[in-house]
Amino acid sequence: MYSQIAFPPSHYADRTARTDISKSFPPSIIEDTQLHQLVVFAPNAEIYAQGEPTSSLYQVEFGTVRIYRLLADGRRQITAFHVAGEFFGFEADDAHHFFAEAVDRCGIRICQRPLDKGLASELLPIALDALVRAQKHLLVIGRQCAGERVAAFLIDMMERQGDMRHVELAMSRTDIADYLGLTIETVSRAFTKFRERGYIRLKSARTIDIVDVDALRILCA
Amino acid sequence: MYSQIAFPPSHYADRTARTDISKSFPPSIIEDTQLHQLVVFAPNAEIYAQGEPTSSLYQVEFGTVRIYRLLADGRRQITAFHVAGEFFGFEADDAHHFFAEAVDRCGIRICQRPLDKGLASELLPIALDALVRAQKHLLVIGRQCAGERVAAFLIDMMERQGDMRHVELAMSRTDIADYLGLTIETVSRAFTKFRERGYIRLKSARTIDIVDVDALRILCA
DNA sequence: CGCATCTTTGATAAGTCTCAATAATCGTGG
DNA sequence: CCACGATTATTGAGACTTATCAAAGATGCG
Repeated sequence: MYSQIAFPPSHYADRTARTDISKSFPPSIIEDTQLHQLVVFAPNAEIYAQGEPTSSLYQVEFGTVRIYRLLADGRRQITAFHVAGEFFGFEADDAHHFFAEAVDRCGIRICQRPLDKGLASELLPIALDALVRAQKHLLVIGRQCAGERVAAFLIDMMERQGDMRHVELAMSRTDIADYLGLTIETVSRAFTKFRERGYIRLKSARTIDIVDVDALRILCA
Repeated sequence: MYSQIAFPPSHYADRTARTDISKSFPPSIIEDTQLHQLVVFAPNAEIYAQGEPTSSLYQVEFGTVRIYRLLADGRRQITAFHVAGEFFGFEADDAHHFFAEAVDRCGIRICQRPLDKGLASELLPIALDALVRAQKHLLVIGRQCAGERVAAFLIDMMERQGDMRHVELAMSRTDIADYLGLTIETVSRAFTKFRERGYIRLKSARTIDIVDVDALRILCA
């Protein structure tokens, strides 16, 4: 009798292992005052690791950051990408619950302000916004099929870049797959399908012209 | 040529439609002061709807609450369950982004405190905790298979009920499925598998004895 | 006790993953 | 500037997991 219920796959480590940062340069500190540092990270450099003590609030100056968690066997879920202007890295207790890495070369403002009531009231709307984003992403991952997920991702990136006719993706197909709970092959096939249907044009794998925004919007409901 | 990429299914409305609350009783107000109301909701009663103006902070006194979002075709994703003591319903802007419903009969303390700096510093850790929970759930839904998801759900419910040998589930298989991004059939088969393997005993569909916690823990990594 | 609802089980279909190979791109050094 | 190797992306075929459809069984409420 075949029960139809699968149990954990043997391993995934080859496909979604944590980025090897051995080749990346150490971050360089550009500015340094009592409360602020502007630090530049090379592509794939680690900003902080899960379990590290929380010390700071981070703000993206330029570039893109990925926040993720891992399973013991190497399966990875990227929970968020952050772009210029956005905050991340604040936690309720004294240890980071996630990893943060630079996707491309990026500048991060690291802020050491003590968590007083003033900061709390500034942080609360940011935290609530992050919560809404995460919960909306749960709907995408939990209830939408591959094509819908990729469409939702493209729409989101377009809106964050403020241009509904063109998108520049900082991240690889692997990052997109780990953000959407898919494999790189499935993500790639969705892009191909969009191209075949005339929704997008791929100037290169990461440089995309949007031909039919409405089609993408309808797709992700 | 078959592209391997699926597009949205025709409809799901029959399976995961929003709960029909036409039969439920109006909520009854038990206590009422300037800042506090204790309101009792019947099973499946709506606490607030997506789009409604936010007015309050909610705390569960007893019972279980589900928070969810819908797609246009009725697909539903439950983003969180809340049990006694937990807060929910605070939002960054002036409209609710989600629906909240009573799973079983439950008492909700509705609080009208103005959002000042004092409240913000109380709320921030709660919001951050909710954010961490949502992001951890993203990993479960995005990267774990059916058996792992159900195991993770059981472990979570056990820990929240403070008893590692027994769980009482307030919610139906439909709710569990919509929380885990599965179908009720798949959830049911996972329970059956756990029973066959001797991990759990089902006294009824919602009354569960845990025989082998470690097996469940290992399963969800 | 009976009916509606919820849950389980089975058979089949559909969607995504896996494995494999090819193609394109990027960075580096000649 | 081109050649080369390494990385990244695309495409194809087949396997596997979960969804769908259908029906039977259990549970709970009036």
